[in-house]
Amino acid sequence: MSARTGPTTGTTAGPTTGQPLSRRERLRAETTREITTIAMRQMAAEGPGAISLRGIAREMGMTARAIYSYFATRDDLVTALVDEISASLADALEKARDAVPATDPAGRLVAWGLALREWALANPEGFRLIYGDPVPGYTPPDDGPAAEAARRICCGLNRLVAEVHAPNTPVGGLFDWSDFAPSYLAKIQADPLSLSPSVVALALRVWGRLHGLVTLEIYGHLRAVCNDPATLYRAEILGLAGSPGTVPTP
Amino acid sequence: MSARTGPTTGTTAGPTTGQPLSRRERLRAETTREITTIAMRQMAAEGPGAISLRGIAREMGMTARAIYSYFATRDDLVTALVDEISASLADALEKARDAVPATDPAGRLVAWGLALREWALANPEGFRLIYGDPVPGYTPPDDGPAAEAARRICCGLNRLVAEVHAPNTPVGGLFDWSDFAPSYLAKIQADPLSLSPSVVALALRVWGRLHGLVTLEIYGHLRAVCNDPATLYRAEILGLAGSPGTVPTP
DNA sequence: TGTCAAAAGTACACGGCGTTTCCTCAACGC
DNA sequence: GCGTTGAGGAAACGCCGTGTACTTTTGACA
Repeated sequence: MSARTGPTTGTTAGPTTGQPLSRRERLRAETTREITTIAMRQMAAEGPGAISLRGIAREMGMTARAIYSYFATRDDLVTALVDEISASLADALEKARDAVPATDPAGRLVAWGLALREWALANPEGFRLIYGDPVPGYTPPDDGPAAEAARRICCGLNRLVAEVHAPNTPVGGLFDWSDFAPSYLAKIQADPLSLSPSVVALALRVWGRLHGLVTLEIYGHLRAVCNDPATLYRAEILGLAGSPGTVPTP
Repeated sequence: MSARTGPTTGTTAGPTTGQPLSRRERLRAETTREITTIAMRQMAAEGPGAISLRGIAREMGMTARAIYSYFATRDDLVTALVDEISASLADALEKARDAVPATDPAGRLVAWGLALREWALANPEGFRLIYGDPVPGYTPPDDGPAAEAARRICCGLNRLVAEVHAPNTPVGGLFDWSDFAPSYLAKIQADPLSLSPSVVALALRVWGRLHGLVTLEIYGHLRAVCNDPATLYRAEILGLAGSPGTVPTP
């Protein structure tokens, strides 16, 4: 029912047939694009909480009502933004990783980590939208493109860490498969590369390290302290690519 | 001028003399306390963005106007909350640290780190208020009790890291005093313990590691993955207390 | 070219928020 | 006791937001 009466969720393209887009559908896609673009700009300017259908409509020179032809509710719009931004992050990370030949696993991990910070600095509000406080009153769906992107990011890091560190690497603390969430295990074990619990735990710790410095920087807590967060971050990430957790001596 | 005409900022106590509080001032202090308590509860229930004078007044069975006798604007109320929460965190960290004898520097660092996570889990919305997205439309003052608490936290960690690791410990990356913000240096160098740039950089990296895992957990990104974040966190923190960045083998 | 459905405009209901103005009233200090 | 002071209520102002009937325009297609 909703698929017929309600507006589409924006990026779901085209008619049921596989024909090329008609003029109408092209216009629709363009307008949808414009809406999300402006929403991104609003978010970048005043934070995720500032996303509002009325504000977008004002900036587009349209009536608020018009937006409802494209997104049934504000939450649908936010979901579309989260989906797009999440995919953008996952793409950026995979692209950076793949720019380093597979014969250099440590280099791939370093590239992945550096790309995380660079993406976050280039899209600070996107980073906040994904990892920070959600928009007030918004509850994300627990599946959909955003969840898929989160899976790509998580599993991607798992593989990188697994390739850098030998299986059964001691990582401090004893971990068992039962330490992880079942739904996560299902995704992990679909991965062709066999992972050990220790490596998965290490990957989470690596994620935490990178996420911590990036978060501190994005939220401005490093700015008051450190002139050059990049050097700090690089020191941390180079430590990760060596033996597990070890900081190489200069 | 404002000190006479405007309402007080809440916790500034008493008359100019040192006399015991009068009945009026006692009632005032109690009401102020009730306001901040309810604000905390509101924040805990629906996030920092949900703090509203009207909501507090509703819950207190008063009109919105009454609040203005205690806090001139909503931002003043938020500032009072941030100040209180920041001090609470700094207190908790120092208390945990001091519960371990000074002869065990590594143990003190571990206690500090564990206390950080425990405080955050006990006060998740307080953690968000300090380290996450600020309340929409709120800009914190760059001095005051909150800044002082931030200084206590940062410098406290510096000292702990310095005590655990020998001076001039290689930490990966070459750091110089010029890599840090001048205002931060002024505070650091007032510290009796002499610190090296490398140690300060290492302390920031340690902060990032702890902050990363805690943030991921508080914002729910670890929950979908890991059954037992405590074990993960403990593994990370025990690694910190050993040689710099090294993960001890089990 | 005419019919139909989608898109967009108009107007509005409903609620929230911070803040202010005016006024009442009880408590305090003398 | 009594003027003064501060706490607090009532109501309003102005702004913002989401979402909803109803109506007009406009593109698609026969």
